[in-house]
Amino acid sequence: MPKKTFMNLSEDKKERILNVMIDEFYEHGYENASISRIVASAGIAKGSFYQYFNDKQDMFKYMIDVMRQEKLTYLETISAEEYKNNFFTLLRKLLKGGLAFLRDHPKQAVIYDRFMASADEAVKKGVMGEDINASNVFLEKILHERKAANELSSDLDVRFMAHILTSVSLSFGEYFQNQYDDLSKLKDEEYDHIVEQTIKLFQHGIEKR
Amino acid sequence: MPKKTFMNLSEDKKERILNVMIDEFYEHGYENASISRIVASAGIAKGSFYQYFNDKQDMFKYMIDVMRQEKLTYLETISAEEYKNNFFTLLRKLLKGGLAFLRDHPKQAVIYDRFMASADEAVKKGVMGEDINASNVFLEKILHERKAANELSSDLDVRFMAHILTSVSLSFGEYFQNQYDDLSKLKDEEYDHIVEQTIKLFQHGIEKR
DNA sequence: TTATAATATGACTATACAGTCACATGACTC
DNA sequence: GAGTCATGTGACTGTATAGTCATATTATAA
Repeated sequence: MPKKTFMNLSEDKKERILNVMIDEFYEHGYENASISRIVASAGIAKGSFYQYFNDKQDMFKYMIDVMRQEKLTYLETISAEEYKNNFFTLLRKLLKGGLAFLRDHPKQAVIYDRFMASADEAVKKGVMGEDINASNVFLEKILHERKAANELSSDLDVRFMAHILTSVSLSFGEYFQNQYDDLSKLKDEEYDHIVEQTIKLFQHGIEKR
Repeated sequence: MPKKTFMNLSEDKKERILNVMIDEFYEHGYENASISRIVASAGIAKGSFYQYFNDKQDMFKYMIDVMRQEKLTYLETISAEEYKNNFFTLLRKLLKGGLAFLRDHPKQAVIYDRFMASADEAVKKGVMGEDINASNVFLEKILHERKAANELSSDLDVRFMAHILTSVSLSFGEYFQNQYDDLSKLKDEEYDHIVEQTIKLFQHGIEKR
């Protein structure tokens, strides 16, 4: 985690540095992000950087932590009760929240998706800590419950399906980025369309009924 | 593409070098793979490497080309006729072929999946050339045909679903690698199980019927 | 055997980077 | 203003890397 010195900085300065970090990771990915470039872009001295963070991983972890906190605000309207009865209602809310976050914070979302898809397992563990599999564990739990409640197919492989759901949601960033230039200008309907296509896939498949 | 000098090498030597490359890319990913380490591991001089390849991308492209040719042999039993009538039969064959390749060539498969999931768009274009979207284009075509033939849901977003299918198949490597230690020792039934789970998802969804 | 072409070599150059440290500047306190 | 603590600085060190090149070795052929 960042050092006290960084935490004492003005919000302005913290945010300026954070934005440079986001641009750097977005542009070059985790592995190729360069501290030298970051300090140059942010207009701070190399030495200052090391007063703020221990190293690249430390800085990345900070960025991810900020992002996760922000993302939570997109999901927190989901109450525990809602999914007790309907898996697909929950899934819809999760997907909508995820896509709203993607619309508002496309760079962070893409950075995260790429990091999860590619990075070295050890690095991932270092950055994400216990949370590497938080998404999977959560989904597995829900899938298990709803399967037991007879809402989901009785021969469903819960672990595998949790993996698929995670993969699919991690792939949205890349999909939208390849299809459209400016994600922030996309209309809600376009996001909703993708949500509904996804829900339909998981609920009924794609075969004509 | 590799230089003539490399092509003139004995099969033995070519394969030895190829295997070192595979290990290096598997271990460190595309971005962090080091030519210096490769030549050291392969027991060849730095200068020799540059008699064989132009640079890292050139070498990687060669590795991918060899892999794709090998992978084709896993898919070529799929005749054009078979999928004319049934999308899910085709999908099953594609998935089975893909997983058989994963079982026999786990490192290459994982290298490929990670590269596709993460690498810089420009690098991907350089390495894959016209084939970046070959999988997507092929799937889109089939999905479109089978939708027109009334086999698939009439409101299916063909482009999006092609993306999902690609993402899902690219995620198998990571899934098996996280679940099991030695992919080569997995039984056919375990692969078949995943294939059937996937088919069922796409055909009917996961909701209890 | 000699000449020519192909292949192999590793020391060397240039570059980018992470991380350090002695010192400078500013802020706050008495 | 003197003293103290927090913050800022950038030149410097060490290391890893890509890529080059003059030279050496080996194969081919006449």
